[in-house]
Amino acid sequence: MASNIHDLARHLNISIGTVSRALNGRADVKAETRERVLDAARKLNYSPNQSGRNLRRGATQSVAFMLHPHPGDQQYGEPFFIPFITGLQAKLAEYGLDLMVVMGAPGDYQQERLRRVVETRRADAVVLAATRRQDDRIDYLIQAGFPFATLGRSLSGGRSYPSLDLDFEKAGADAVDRLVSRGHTRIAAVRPLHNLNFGYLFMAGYRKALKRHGLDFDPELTAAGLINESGGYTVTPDLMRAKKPPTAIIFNNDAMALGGCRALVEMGLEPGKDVAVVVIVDTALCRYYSPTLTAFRPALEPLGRRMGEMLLASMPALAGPEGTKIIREVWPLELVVRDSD
Amino acid sequence: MASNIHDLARHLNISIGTVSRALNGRADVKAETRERVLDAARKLNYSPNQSGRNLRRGATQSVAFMLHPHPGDQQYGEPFFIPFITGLQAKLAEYGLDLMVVMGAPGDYQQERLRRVVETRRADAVVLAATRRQDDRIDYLIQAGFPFATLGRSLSGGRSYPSLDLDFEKAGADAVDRLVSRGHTRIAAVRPLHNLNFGYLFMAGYRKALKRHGLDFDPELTAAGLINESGGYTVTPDLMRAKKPPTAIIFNNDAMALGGCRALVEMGLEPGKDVAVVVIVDTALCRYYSPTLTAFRPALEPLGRRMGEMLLASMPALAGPEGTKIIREVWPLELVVRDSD
DNA sequence: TGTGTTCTCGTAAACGTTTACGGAAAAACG
DNA sequence: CGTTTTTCCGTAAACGTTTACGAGAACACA
Repeated sequence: MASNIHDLARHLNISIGTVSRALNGRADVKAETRERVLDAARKLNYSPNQSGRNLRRGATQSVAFMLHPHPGDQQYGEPFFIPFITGLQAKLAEYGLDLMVVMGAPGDYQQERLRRVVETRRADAVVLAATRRQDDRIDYLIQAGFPFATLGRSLSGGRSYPSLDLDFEKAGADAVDRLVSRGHTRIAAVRPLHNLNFGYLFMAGYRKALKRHGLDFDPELTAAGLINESGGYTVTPDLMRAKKPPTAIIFNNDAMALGGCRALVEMGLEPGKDVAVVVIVDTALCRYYSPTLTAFRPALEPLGRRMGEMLLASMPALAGPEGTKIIREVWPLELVVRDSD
Repeated sequence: MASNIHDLARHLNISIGTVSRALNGRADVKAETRERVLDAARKLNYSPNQSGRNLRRGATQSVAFMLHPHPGDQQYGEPFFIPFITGLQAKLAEYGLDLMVVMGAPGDYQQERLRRVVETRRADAVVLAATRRQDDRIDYLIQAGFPFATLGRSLSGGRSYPSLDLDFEKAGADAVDRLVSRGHTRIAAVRPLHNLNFGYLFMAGYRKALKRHGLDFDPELTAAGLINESGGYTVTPDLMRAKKPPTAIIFNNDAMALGGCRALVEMGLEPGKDVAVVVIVDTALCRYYSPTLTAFRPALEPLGRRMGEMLLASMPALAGPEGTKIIREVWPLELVVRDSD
C-alpha cells in the first residue's frame, strides 16, 4: 500500500539507488536487474511518491490551466474550453505531464489563484486563457520568470512569450463581407463585455471591413454583453431600438446568439428572415437552432494539442535548451454557411 | 524569488524551527517573534515550497475532481459541471484546500488517470461524477482505502461512502405526471447511453409514474443517445417513426432536447405544439429556445458547496475523527414550467 | 533561596526521492 | 598475466519542510 522505495530495495536485496535508477530508465543498470526491479514494483504495486519526487527534482511534472469566470458570468466559456483542454491534455500526456485545471473564484480574475500556483510551485508552467488587452497576469508571470503560454494575445508583455490565438480580426471582417454580399448595409456587432482581447480583434476586423465597403460605422449598432445567453438576450433589444435598426447582427459566440435570437422572437422578429445572424465562435449550438446559424468554427481540439507543443518547446527542462523558443501562431476560423443569413 | 525557510531564518537570526512554527500559527512562539517572521516573509515574499510541505506532511492539501468524457461524446457534461465545480472550489478554499480538475482521456473512463492520482498521492481525496450503475472506480477507491465522495449514486460499494445526488427518479415521475395532466398518454423518454446511474433512476421514475396512471410501457417510446445535441438529434426521428408515435417527449437534458427539437423541425413538426417537450436537467439553454422548454432545474452551485462540506466531514485529517461520518443526500430538482408542454 | 511551572526557542531527525561520486568486479586488450 | 577500460552498483548527500524532544530563561510561589 504505502510502500516506498526502501521497501522495494530491501525486498530485492539491493540499494535504493539502483532501484531508483532502474525505475527511471537510466543506462547504468544491468538489464537483468532492471527486470527484477520492474517486476517487484509491479508485484508490490509500488509507485513513486510524487511529493518526494517533486521535492528532489524541483519540478512537479504538471501544467496548470487557469479557467476562470468573468464577473457576473456564471457559465464561463466552458463549451469553448473543454475540447481545447482535451487536446492540450492529450499532448502533454505524451510527455508524461499532468494537466490540472485551476478554477478561479469569480471576481478576482484569478490573480490570487495564479499567485498561489506560482509561489507554491504547484505546476511547472501555466497556460492562460481569455487574455485581456492589458493583462496583469502576463506581467506578473514575466516578472516572476515563470514559464507560461497564452491562448489569445495581449498588449502586455510584447512578443516575449508563446501565444496561440484564433484570427478573430479576419473572422470579423469575413462576417461583414459575407453579409454585405447578401445585400446588408446596416450590420450590428455584439462583442463581449470585459476588455477581452478577442473582442477588440473582432471589432477591429468589423470596422475595417465596413470601411472597405464604404459603410459608415454607427455606434448605435454595437453593444457589449456577457458571453452567454443572457448577454445576448439583454443587449439585442437595444440594438433593434436604434434610430436605424440593423438588418443583420454579428454575435461574438453561439451562446450570445441564442439569447439574441430569443430576444428577437419576443419582439416578433424572425431570426434569419427579418434579421440575419452570423456567429463568430460556434462551439456546438449553431447547428441545432432553428434556423441553423451561419457561424465560424474553430478547431479547438487541435488548437489544444498545438498549445501543448508550444509549451513543451518553451520549457527548457523538457525540450532541452535548443528547444527553448517562443512560438506565436494565429489560427484561422472556418466559415460554415447555414440558414440564418 | 526561490527563497526558502533557511534564507528567512538566517535573515532573522533565528532557527528554521521557529520560523516554521510562526508561519503555521503554533502556540509556542512569542507574539513579537511571530510578527517579525510574518513581516520578513512578506518582505522577502517567501512562501513555503509545496513539495517540501507535502512530503513532510504526507498530504497535498488538495482535492481532485475527475471530469471525463463519455466515449464519443466530445462535449462532456461541462455546462452541468462547471457551476458545481465553482461551488465545490469555493467551499474547499474556505479550508485552505485546492481543487484540481483532472480530465481523463476519452475512452478509458478515467480508470488510468484515477489510479495515477491515487498512487502518486497527488490529492488527498477525489470526487467522482457521472457514476455508473456498477462503477469500477468506486470499487477501486474503496479497496485502496482512498478518501472520496461521489456526485451520483451507484450499486457499487453499497452505502459505505459519501454521496450526493439529484432526485432523478422523482423528476422522471413528475415529468410524466405533468404531461398526463396536460392530456398526454403516449409519452416518450430519451435517456443517456452508457449505463449511467441517473439514467436508470430517471427511467425508473418514468415507468413507475406510467404504471400509476394506468399507462402501458411501450419500448418503442424509449431511446438512448449521447448526452449532447447530436444524441437527441439522432434518436428523435426513430421515436417519431414508432407504430404509435408519442405526443410528448421527455429528454434527459437540455442539450439533447435541443438536438431533438431540431430533428422535429426537420420532420415538419413544431416542438411544443405537435409534440410536447419536457427536460429533466436544464443547465441554461431551456430559457432561450423557441418555444422555451419546460424543465427541471438543479441548484448546481449549492450542490457543489455541499459536496465540499461532505468531503471535509469525511476526511479525518481535517475534520477531526469526530467528524468522520458518511453523509448521503439526495436533492430535489425544481420544475420550471415554460411553453413547450 | 530553592523548587516547580510556564514560555520560548534551538536541534536534529524525519518524509521519499534522485544523483554525484567512487569503488569493485568484469571485460577488453596488449 | 598485467593494465586499462567498461559496467554495474552502493553510499550518502541533498531537496524544503514539520515536529518531537529537550534545554535555557523567566516567572511564580513558598
